[in-house]
Amino acid sequence: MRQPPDRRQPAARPGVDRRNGASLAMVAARAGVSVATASRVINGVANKASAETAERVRAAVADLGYRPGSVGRALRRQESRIVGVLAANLANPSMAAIASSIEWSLRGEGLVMSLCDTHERADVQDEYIREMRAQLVRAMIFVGAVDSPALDEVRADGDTLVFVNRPDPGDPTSPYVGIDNVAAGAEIAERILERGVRRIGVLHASLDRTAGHWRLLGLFDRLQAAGIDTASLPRASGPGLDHIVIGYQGMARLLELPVPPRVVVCLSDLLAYGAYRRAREAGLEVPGEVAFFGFDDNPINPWIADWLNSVRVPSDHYGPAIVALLQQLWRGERPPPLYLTHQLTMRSPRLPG
Amino acid sequence: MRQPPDRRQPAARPGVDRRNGASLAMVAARAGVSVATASRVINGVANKASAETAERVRAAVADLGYRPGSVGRALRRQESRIVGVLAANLANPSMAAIASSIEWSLRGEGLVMSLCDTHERADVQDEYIREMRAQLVRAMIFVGAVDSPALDEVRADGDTLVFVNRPDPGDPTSPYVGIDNVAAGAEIAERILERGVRRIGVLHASLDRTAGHWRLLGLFDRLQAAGIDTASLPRASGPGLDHIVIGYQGMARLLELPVPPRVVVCLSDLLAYGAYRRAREAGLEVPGEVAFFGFDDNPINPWIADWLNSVRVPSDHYGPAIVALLQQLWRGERPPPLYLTHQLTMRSPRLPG
DNA sequence: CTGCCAAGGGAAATCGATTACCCTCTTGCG
DNA sequence: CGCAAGAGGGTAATCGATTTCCCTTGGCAG
Repeated sequence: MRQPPDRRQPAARPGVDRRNGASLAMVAARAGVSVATASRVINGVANKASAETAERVRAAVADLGYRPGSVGRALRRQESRIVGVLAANLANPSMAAIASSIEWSLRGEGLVMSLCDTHERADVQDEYIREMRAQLVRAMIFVGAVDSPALDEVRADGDTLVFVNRPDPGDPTSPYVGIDNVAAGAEIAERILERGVRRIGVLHASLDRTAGHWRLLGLFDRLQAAGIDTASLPRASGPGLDHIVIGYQGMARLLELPVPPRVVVCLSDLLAYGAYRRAREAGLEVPGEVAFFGFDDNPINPWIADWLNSVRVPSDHYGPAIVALLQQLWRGERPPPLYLTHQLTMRSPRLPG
Repeated sequence: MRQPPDRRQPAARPGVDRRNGASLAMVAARAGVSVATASRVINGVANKASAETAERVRAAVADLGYRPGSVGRALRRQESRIVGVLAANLANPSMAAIASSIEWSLRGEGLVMSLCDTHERADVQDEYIREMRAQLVRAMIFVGAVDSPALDEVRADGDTLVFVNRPDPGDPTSPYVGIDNVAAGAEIAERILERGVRRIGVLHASLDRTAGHWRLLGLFDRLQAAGIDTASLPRASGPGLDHIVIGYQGMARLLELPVPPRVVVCLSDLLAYGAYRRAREAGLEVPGEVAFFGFDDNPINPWIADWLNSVRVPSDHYGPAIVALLQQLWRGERPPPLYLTHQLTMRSPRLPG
């Protein structure tokens, strides 16, 4: 970590001249005990040191400002204190917020987060999975996983995996934390139906195994139950990861229809932002002439996007929920999917149409 | 990493029964060479293996799907492939975007990001600094550092440190990457002055050694040069980290003044969002009756906040710039501050007042 | 023919912490 | 009194990869 790497001259005596603070050997030497005893005191192994010895070791630790090196420990235990978090798209503020929540909760457990952005690409995800494995991570958390060979490997090997917001594409029974996307979609349908609106449109990005897929399922199921032919509802989408642009372009297509929708359900807030812009450019009043529904409920919505009805994803609850799930997994349990409570905030309760 | 930790029964033969894929010993055995030779082939040490031997080793690597374990390597080299990124506040989308850019660039170098959120707290930052050190990180990148004892230690020890967007609070000559906040502040002043506006207000969060401090400096310097008494300009601030709320409350106070400002300079976009909301609640037209300036230029601004003039911080350029700086530092150079180009986007060119 | 150097490659030390195994005392109990 | 159990603590193996010494062989110049 220092600038002149200079590894030519290893330290003669144990730990002396170490760059990285004190080593266990130094602590042991200072306390006049063996490294074994020092290690046991530090790790609180009972019946292995007299009160007086333990005190000497603790004093040495304090004097030297010793902190156990994570690397040596990880090598011996074949397990580090790192938890890998693989997010599909950090540019999405919703995923960033979840990552932040995870980080904070892991810290409370003495764990460290290593954060990766897979950009929704299987090859990148695989590269990261292998690297996390090489780091002997204690668990891997996928905030939006994609199907990939290495994912199959680690699943088969019994590694501790948690899938957030998007179920394991390869095994629906894998541990899951997130909102109930199907129920949330149905809830939007409910709000629309009870207001009698029928000119409904949908905007989405890729639906391939994403949360959007389930959101749409819930929405359509409920609409269909009310006698609406969902197959004929106008929909628009687009390629890429930039939801805002997809929303803008998709809305443009919806507006070209002979009978444009009056209520547009966007499967993410970002899509709604882009769509909003397009609607305004078309001279439409929002939410007077066209209203929007979104998902995630970005915290800025109440401040500068009060036209957007959105399903609040409780980012802050993800970290604690995931940590709780991890602990169950480490105890050997096989916990059921953990659904966090979402809430649909109606900022424009009166819908046009 | 697996569920039954079960370390009681160590593998009898080297690497057999390993949970984590192949080890170097297995590769060496399969290729019929020593681990030393295998290691040298894998690391491309010249003149240490015949072409034929090298080929056998590479074949064994491919057969076994071997990947070097990062932990063993880190222990031996006293340096891991991890780079610690300590961000002051991940809830700020601007910092999250920078972290994302850093992550992507580090990946290009075969490095891994470990991301921490210090919440602007010295004690949390210290805890993370020590943990990163225990991980033998190759460098630490501070996206908004606060003054703290452990920071002084690592600086004194010559660890590789990079300060992003906020200079090292303890040593202004430490490596820096970010926009020129002073110049950006001055640029806003320039735009305001050339339109003849004099009823100027300022909203900011804590200024203590933050980027805001320098932004304000540049703004005031330029205003003062134009004969404006900056000391008497209305300003508002508030405690905490939630810039939106601070902006909302601060704007409330500005609007209570006998002569409320017509142009409000917010030292971050989030402050402007909160202030916008308050202005609208007061029945003011934005930007007709009161206009706003912000910093960071959140990517959503052009879509749903077209009333906001903002200084674009080129998040995407941070990663490459930081990696370039790191490489200079690792070569032993002492690079000067690296200023990224910012750009003030005027979305409401006509200012009220 | 001798000495030297380079190429090729192996044995073993090393990084730091954990832990199995062993040894030595006490102490308590039959 | 004898002996088992447990407290207290040291020695050394171990995790996986890197790297320092070595050793051997050939080739080539002197």
